[in-house]
Amino acid sequence: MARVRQAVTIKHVAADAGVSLQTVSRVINKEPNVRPQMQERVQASIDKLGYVPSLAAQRMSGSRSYLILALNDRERTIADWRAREGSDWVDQMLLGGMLKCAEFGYRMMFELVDTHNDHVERELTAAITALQPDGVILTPPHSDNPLIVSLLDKHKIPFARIGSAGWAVGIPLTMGDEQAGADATQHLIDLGHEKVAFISGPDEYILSSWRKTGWQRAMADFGYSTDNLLANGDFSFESGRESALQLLDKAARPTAIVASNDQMALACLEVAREKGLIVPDDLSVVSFDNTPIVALSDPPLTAVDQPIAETTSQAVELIIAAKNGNEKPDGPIVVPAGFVVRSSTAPPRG
Amino acid sequence: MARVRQAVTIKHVAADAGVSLQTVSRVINKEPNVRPQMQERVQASIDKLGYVPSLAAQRMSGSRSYLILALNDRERTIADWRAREGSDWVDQMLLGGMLKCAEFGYRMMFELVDTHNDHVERELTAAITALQPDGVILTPPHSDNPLIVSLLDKHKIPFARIGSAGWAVGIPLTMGDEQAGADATQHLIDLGHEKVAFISGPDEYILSSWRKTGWQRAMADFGYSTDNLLANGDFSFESGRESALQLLDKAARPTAIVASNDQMALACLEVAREKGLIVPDDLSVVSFDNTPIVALSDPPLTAVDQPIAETTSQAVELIIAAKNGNEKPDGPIVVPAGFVVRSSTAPPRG
DNA sequence: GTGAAAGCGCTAACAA
DNA sequence: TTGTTAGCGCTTTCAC
Repeated sequence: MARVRQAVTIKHVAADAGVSLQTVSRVINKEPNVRPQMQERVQASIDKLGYVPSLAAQRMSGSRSYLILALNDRERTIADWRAREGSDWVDQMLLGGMLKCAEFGYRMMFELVDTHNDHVERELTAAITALQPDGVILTPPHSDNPLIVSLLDKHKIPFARIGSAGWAVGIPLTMGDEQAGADATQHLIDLGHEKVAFISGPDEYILSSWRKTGWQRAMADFGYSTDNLLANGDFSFESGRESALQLLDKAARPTAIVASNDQMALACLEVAREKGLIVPDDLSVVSFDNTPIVALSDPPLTAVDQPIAETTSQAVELIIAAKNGNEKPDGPIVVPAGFVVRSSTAPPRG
Repeated sequence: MARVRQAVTIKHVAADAGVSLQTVSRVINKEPNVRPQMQERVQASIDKLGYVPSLAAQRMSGSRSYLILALNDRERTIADWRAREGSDWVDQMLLGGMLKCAEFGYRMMFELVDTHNDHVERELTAAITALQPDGVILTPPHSDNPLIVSLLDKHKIPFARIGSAGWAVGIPLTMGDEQAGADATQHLIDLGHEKVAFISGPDEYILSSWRKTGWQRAMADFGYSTDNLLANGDFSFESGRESALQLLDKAARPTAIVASNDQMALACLEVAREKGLIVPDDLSVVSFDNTPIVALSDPPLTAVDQPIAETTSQAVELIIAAKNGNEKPDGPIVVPAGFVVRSSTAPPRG
């Protein structure tokens, strides 16, 4: 396969415009110290010849790569894709990330990295060395993985940490998980519920504890006890089932449940059905995430809506700003979650 | 932001192993004409130093970029992402494409390109010039866009055409749409249906006509007429509603409908409900696509399952083979669709 | 089978 | 403000 070398290079443009390579380079990179007249002449040649700089060459010569790397957990992401359970986390990241990247002439690359594996370091170093990205976006649970975080810091690559509040290095962004947990609980309390149970996510995700704290805070604000109202899940449907069974088998069962993600909320629905409990009359259920499927469950779930696209978009913007030498924000960026009321919540019966 | 130049380069490895750059390069690229003993020595140094070649440098020096570009329709993809209707087409492409790429040391980049716009050419050229991908994967409707196809051909970049049978240039792959259309129809006929209606997709997608042909063939095989049983949709929910209304308002209404995608099938369910028709007793519905949401509809939809991941995976493999100088296959590759029976199909009442 | 030299397309640093 | 020079890290010649 004969490699077709770049058709139009900076040389062609320089020749066409009758200037040096450097001047063309300056125009491409919108550098100052170019007379408007020159800049116009060069731009005209660029347009005429349809010149586009080669990313590889730009990278090689020590400039930027115009690449931002989004890193997700390999195991969970592949499992989600295979299961086809309708999680659109990756899609929303791409939506927010790619569009924002495009605004700045950047591209977004998506990669999967193991969390648990002992060769995270090698794997990540390889990706960074091969790609030389200008920035990296970390998602949970990577965002708080000390190995990954310190590696990125060492490489001096600007990086965003979605779902983290770690302030020492990188740029943390959260979706206001604690407040969202409190809001969900408050919504149920407003409806008249006093026994609001909570199914947590795995400890590996820091946001699991934030969501739980939000629930506890809201309950405490109203003087309601949380005794026997907490079950520990791990985001899987099965753990949601177990948690629901555990909560609903009690003599004084809760009248409402907040589940830390969609699959566990759907599991609650299933268990309720098995037990002959009508949702929302006998049991209200609130879910975290608001992936597409929860609007189609029976009944459709009231849910906390995670602004993934918007958060990713801001992450890109902050990374590029950091790359341009701007200060990073004063504290963690919070992109507040939304709340969508559907039919799975109602006042408690009686 | 100080750029940290590559830590370990080919030079370091060469020095460490006491050989020339050339020999290291040969080892990296698994070229012949290296004594096993040399190769081992060099490999040891590579491992010791944790050397990873820079993609940019490899590309620069005329070798490959190890990048495969997957191109989707911008408008539709963004609309799907925004709508959050649970289509996981992109995810399945990434699943199949990224994993297969990784096997060969390649990476997959995902890009959006306008179909209708008159600057497709400029946009695509820019992407190709900037990225210099070793191959491109086209999806419908790009796969049959003459501008895109000829541009890629001109650039001598190996490219796969998913959902196309165009044999002149590129590597076409289909998911056996005609057969799938026939299978879906046959399933209904086997249940006892004679009046099986069909809602087509837009003409812009060639596979729309294939699916329709499959339906017509199956009906013809049994001597059933298709008169007044065809409605033209455009893959949107709204067009599905209109088509369903048109079909079900007839005096002698069909007892079953095959819809060319999920949204239109869901629309059929909604219209049936409005008309007081019980699915599947009064009306059977089969959907194309089998995205996650159709398992959660009421009732869950019987559906043709598109093997998107597998098709993308094969596309990657064929592109890399082509890049390596292998012949392309004798004819279009067919990755046959599956069929999932759920609760939306049953024998006709009475 | 191995090495030396040239150059890919671009930008940093310096000179004019 | 503009141009010149020297690489970036790698692979391609082409010698040896």
